Amino acid sequence: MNIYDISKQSGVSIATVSRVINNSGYVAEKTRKKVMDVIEANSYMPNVFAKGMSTSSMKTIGILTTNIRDLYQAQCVYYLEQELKKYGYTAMLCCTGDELAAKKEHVELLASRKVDALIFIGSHFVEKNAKDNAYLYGASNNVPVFLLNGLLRHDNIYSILCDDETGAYELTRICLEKGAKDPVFIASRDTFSMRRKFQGFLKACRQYGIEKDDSAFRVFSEDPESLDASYTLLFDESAYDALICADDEIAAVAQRAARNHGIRVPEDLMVTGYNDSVIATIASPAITSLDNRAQYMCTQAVYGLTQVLDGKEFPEETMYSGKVVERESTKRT
Amino acid sequence: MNIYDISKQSGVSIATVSRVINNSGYVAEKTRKKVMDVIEANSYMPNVFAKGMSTSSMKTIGILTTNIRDLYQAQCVYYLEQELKKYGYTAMLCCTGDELAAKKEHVELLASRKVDALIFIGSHFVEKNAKDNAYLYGASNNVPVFLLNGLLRHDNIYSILCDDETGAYELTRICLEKGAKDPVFIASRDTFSMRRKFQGFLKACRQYGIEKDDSAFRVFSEDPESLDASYTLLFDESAYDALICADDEIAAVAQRAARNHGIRVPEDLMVTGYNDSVIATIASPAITSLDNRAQYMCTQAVYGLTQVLDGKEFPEETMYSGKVVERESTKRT
DNA sequence: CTGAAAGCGCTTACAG
DNA sequence: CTGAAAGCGCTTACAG
Repeated sequence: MNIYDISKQSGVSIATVSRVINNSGYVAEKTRKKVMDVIEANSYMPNVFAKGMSTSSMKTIGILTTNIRDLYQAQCVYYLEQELKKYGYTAMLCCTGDELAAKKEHVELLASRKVDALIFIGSHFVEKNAKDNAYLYGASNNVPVFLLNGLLRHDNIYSILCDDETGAYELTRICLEKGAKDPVFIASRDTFSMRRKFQGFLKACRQYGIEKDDSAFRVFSEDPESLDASYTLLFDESAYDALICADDEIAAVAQRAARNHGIRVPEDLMVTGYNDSVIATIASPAITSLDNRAQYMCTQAVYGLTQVLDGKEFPEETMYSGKVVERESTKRT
Repeated sequence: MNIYDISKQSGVSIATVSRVINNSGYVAEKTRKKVMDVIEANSYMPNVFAKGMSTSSMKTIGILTTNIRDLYQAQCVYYLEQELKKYGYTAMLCCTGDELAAKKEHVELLASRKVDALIFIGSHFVEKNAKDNAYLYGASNNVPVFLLNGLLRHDNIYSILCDDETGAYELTRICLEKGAKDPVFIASRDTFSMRRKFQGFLKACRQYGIEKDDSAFRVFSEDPESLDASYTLLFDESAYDALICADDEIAAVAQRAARNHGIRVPEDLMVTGYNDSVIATIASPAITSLDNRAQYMCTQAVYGLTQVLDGKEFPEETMYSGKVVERESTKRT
């Protein structure tokens, strides 16, 4: 069943059938109804490939994530897909991992699939070495690029991100206000976004007259074996009384490591996470975290995308504030 | 840049260019090289739409998940995407939610996008009411359907699943062997797959001479507010000494509820999860769980899919065994 | 308001 | 081993 069949059965030309399908141009109400009836009777669906061939679009958006198993990234994919379908778009998903080469390959793959736009989830795509971001600029030459939780200034690249510096600042401030004197910052990777959080951490420390430098930025791998050793070293090194963690998972693991070392949370040690995921809720004690409003971010991205694809304006940069969610891990009375 | 440009620049017909691109038919080595050089010099990529139009395929697979935010489902998506790209396929992702109507819509959406096959993640797609599975049968008329953790007998539907009955049986047996006398089974939904786990639970109980009936099957909603009340009721009702939970998340929450009621895990109450996710590892005490080998399942599914799309044989049903991972939540000495 | 016709960029029998 | 040509199923100026 194709447009010719519909044309024959309804006694009009294929041009007219096309017009009623796409609601384009003028079609007499009578004609439209006649055609619609035939279409419905046959539950006809236009062939996407043919349509794509003439319009150069299949209404498909490429979503790139370094790791969909990460709760935060999965959440973003969820919200993005949710929004995209409202506008008739379909999501093509790529999990790239952290290797630059793989990221490039996936961008090319999606380009070859002729997606209408690209959405990158997470700061993991913005490389520390500025030159390594060329692949993003390259991508933006073909299609609009949306960067979630990342910031890059370039034509056709749109960045939408939570103000993580302020977020981390507030989490740190809460601990300091409750009496912590010696906080430390823990991340699993050294990225642009982590550095921004660390800036917030430093700012709060400065404000409370606590001297901290780059040595307070710790990168602990996610490998479970080396992790134990890392924490042993950390706790031996100094009696830290607050762990500002770059995400909830790190916080949960850190909290457990502390307990294994006989350190009580929050009595001896306060712990904060980031992203406000289920892990923060489920952990015990439940972990104070920062809700960075992933849903808002994703909704904005998809809205922006429809605007840009419509040839309308959209700000190149959107930064919005997150929200602290206090829980037991920082409750000290 | 299209196939005509390549044809002109290399001085051969478009038919020959097409043959070298697709490695089809006979092409003289000399000709092939000449054409390849031109293709690479221009970094030419065939237009997918045109290709799709003539071959009726874009090498795209539809993946359906009810909820990508669920750790287990996210994990499956990860492994599936990983495998699919090895074979040159791209993943189109749909998050359907639990409503039957939405599931149907998404199946149609993917059909309209002309995907080559459909992969359904999780038993959430196999409805309890047999009639409601018609949409799956319908889908299988157009493309091969792969059902992960679900079982449905129908032409062009391939089921791949872990033996959850035995899995739940073994988890229950561990608790009983360690002295539990009064276990109860907790799920968040009443699905086909949950029922299979429950059968395993009952089997273990019978074997240990413990009488249990349908009243031992509890469905607790995921809504945090009603949840607290549910657990209060549960713990008031009887001094259960083992909670066999249908997944790790439920187990983690149950464990916390127990602690809030002054019940110690594992001393007073043993707890088991399912899926062996990070949550089981991170929880404290760490939770005994069942590794249902999601990666194996996904690898099999993608392999099966390539076989079927190649016109080869693949078993309609594959059931494999899971693996118990014992942790602190059942450690009683 | 409607239709004839060109064009989108491939693949694939078929002929040679 | 290679090429001419039909065909895939749409959209969209253009003419009327």
